[in-house]
Amino acid sequence: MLKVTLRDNSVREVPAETRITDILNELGGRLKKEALAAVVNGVLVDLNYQLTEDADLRFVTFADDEGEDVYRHSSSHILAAAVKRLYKDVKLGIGPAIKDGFYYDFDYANSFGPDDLERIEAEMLKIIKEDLPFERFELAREEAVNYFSDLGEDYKVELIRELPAEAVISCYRCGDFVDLCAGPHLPSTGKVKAIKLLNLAGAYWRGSEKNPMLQRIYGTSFPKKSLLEEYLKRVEEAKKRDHRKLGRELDLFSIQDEGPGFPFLHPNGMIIRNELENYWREEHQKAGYQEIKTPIILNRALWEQSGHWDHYKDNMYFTKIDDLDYAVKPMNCPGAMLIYKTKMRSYRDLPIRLGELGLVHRHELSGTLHGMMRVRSFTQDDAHIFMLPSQIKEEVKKVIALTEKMYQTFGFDYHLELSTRPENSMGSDEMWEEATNILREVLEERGMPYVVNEGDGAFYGPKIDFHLTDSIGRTWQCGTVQLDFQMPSKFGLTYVGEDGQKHTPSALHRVIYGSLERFMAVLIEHFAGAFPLWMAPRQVVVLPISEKHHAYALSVVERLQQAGVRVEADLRNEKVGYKIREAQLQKVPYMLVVGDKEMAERQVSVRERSAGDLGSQNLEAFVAKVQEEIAAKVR
RNA sequence: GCUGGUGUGGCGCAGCGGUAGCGCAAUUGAUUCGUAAUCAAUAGGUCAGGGGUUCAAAUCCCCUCACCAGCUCCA
Repeated sequence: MLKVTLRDNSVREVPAETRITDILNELGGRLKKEALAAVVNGVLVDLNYQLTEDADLRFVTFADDEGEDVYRHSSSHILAAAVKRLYKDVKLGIGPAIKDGFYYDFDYANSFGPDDLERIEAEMLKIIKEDLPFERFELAREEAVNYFSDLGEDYKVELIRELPAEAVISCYRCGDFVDLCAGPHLPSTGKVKAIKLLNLAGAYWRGSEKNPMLQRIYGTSFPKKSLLEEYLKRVEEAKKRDHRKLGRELDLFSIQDEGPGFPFLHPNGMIIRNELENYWREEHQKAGYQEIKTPIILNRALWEQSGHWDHYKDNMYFTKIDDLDYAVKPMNCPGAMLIYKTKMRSYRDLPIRLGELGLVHRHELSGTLHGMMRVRSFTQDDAHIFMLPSQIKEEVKKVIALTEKMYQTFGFDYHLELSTRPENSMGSDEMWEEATNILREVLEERGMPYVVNEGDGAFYGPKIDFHLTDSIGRTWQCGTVQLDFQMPSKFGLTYVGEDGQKHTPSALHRVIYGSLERFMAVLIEHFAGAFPLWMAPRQVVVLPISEKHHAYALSVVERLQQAGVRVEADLRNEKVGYKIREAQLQKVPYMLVVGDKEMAERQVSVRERSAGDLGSQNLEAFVAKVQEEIAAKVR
């Protein structure tokens, strides 16, 4: 007999080779209905799994991350089975569960269109109705290779060949469909209650553009129809926050055919941008930074010296001046290096923190452009910190602290990534190792969780990145701290040490917003266009009830303008309801309704965009309140 | 850059072989009104650009450009 310990610590005795489903049947209840898979001694397995030793047993439902994964993974097999039934000569790529759904990659000579998706979805519903069991079986390596080569599944064969020698090669059968798969899976296709194919896209085999492009079909599935509907609704809602849509509606910016990837900032957008810059200058001054500005175009020799010519050429724009080669800067670092070099520096001067709101241009591939999130010209809130090697750690910490402080002002959620040495990079392994270790130590000392992004560092050094999330959950790199042991020596930067000798300083490149354009985009989506008072393009709008209140309305505007508030009166010949609706759609934080009553007592009737009507108050009291809220940057 | 899709007045959409409509916005007039849309009239489009098929093209075909989703790449 085997001892099985359940989650509630109760222990059951069962004969060896008992299937988990049998235990589940005995337990009955809701769990019997909802269990999708199980965790046996820490390993995720099918419900069909047979116990061979004493076990800690935990059931997994859709509410668990593992359960959701199994559910979506099985859904992707249903997708592949349907495609195999409907189309001849399709080769299978991979089909994993992903956040909010699943996909499967196919190699097929003809291309799938939207009509195909409908056909495939219909076939999937059939397969679900057939309630086919998922059956696991294992093959020896050679058998597996033969099996899948006979089927013509070249990609699967490639995968099998690369599995480690000791790996168990498992397959799952679902009706006539067999797939190489580690599992586990749902007991049968009937468990899937709601499924929908979402879209179609190309994807390179194994993520490399050197490989053939497969056709990827995305979908999602849920154990209840209502959950699927909720999900689709959520996606719809999220689309309303899209910065490209809000950018147009709130008249913040535009991108036009005349300059793909080169955004135009409209007056409203410029207000937000300026507020961001003001706040940035304020904080950087407090943190001991000095501000510089370096040219946008610099000559070829400089870019050769910096290594950009060798390592970054494909992303750069070039021009000729008097027959000499020049490049438009893709980064601000060389400029900062040149300013450092303009005079002798003493160890007593270090650290020197040179900040620059620098406009850079990069030739990004056309397919990657995305509103203001991904553009070809953007302003980095850059800074280069030159310091003694002994100051590195402290400076990295300070940068991280400043980043966290500023992000907190906006209330962002973010995650951190540590990026290590890429291919095609400069410097020795020891240098990279040392630099990477310093960054890692800072993260660990601060107890900040992070993921390692292997091989994703800059060509001159490793980096810590701050990633922010957009309205539909995609993440975008914004802040970054990059350690650089290369540029200072390439540019011959020195400082005079205590010993009277020249030494090479260490350098840190860092941005906090990342790019003002991207940061603004994230900001728009984060607040769904309802910016905190301090950033709002129009902070207050005054709404007179009829023409006889216009003069008073204008006097209210004047008073607020004096107080430094961005305010306008809506004098159009419309009802208050109409003006309110308009101001509400424009997400103006405060609306002041003024009529006979307010005019008589120098009051304003305050309406806040989310709280609604707040009643009347003295104009002076309102002015004071608004000033306070702006100064405190209340979210 | 690659794969698939889309491109019709400022915005959101309909029309999908017989030469363009709707709603909102805009303009003008009337209305002078108390917390998310007052009524009426008017104006606005070489249907992304170029080429082709046809008696006839917004509609079918080809090329280019831009955008959207994803892949690759990045702040």
